[in-house]
Amino acid sequence: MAEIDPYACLKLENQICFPLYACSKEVVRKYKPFLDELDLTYTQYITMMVLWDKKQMNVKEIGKCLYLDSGTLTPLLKKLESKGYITRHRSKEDERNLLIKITPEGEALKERAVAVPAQMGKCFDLDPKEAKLLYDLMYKLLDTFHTEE
Amino acid sequence: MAEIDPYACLKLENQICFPLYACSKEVVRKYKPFLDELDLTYTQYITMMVLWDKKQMNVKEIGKCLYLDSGTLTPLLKKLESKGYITRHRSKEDERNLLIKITPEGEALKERAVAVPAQMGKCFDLDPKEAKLLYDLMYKLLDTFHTEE
DNA sequence: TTCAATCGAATTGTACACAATTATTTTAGG
DNA sequence: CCTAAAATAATTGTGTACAATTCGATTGAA
Repeated sequence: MAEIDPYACLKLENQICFPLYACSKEVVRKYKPFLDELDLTYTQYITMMVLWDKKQMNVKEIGKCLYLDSGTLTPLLKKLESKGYITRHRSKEDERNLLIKITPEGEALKERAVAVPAQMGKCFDLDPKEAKLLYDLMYKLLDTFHTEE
Repeated sequence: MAEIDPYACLKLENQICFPLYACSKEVVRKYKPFLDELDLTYTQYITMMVLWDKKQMNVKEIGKCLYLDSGTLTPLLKKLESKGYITRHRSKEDERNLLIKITPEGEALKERAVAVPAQMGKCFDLDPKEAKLLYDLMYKLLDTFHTEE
């Protein structure tokens, strides 16, 4: 009969979070060659994604969509501004709000960006059922974390 | 009949990678209060995990386990050394290898660390079947990424 | 009305994460 | 034996992440 290891839970192969953490990093690495063509990092890419959808938002709203805070977004948005893809202006109605607006150049980038999801899809060896499963599991966890406090 | 949006693939809610990225970050954030008690960051914690298992490794081997390179590990290992949990010495047989050894203090930390997985488990609203599913999906993806090139 | 509480963004400080480069050591081919 | 190639860490530079703090603007209760 096998001895029970009281520290088995501390082995990397028994962890559920570690493969999640590692997988996330590897996925972002996979994006790199495709995003390099657009001169975007992964975080800049998903930021553009919310702006392609909404056209105008403040920093707080973007942060809520992406689970990021102003400490991450402020320098990132300045970068996107310097590339000419967005503008940053204070709201007239409430000076606390910094309005982020997409520019025509930012809109144009969308044309080239549509290629990325297709290219990434080829790197994923998941059938539609598995992909849906993964998607639902991730959002279930995100919801749990969000509603807990 | 609904119009087909050629840019639908660029919407955040149609992305499979984004919830993975967001979930990974949120999980690491969940660890923080528990790891703060051990004065460890998440990356330091998983590094200790491989050393609790193997006692002695070089930087390359640790990096292979954790999917990290020396640019990340070198400063992190110096930090763990300064905390007294590991030692860093060049191998006598091959001076290129930096041998990382766990100290008695590092071993002792294991006693307090066993509490962490149990505490984290309570934050996860997944039944065993879902957890297994997630685990297998993550390793399937990691394997794909690894064997592709 | 007024001022304390709140809010949104920016800043600061610490810690990854990784590509690219460098330095040192070892190995192997001629 | 000697030198070119390979291997291993460390370093450098850029870009996140996030907690904590600060700052200015706004709001709401006395």
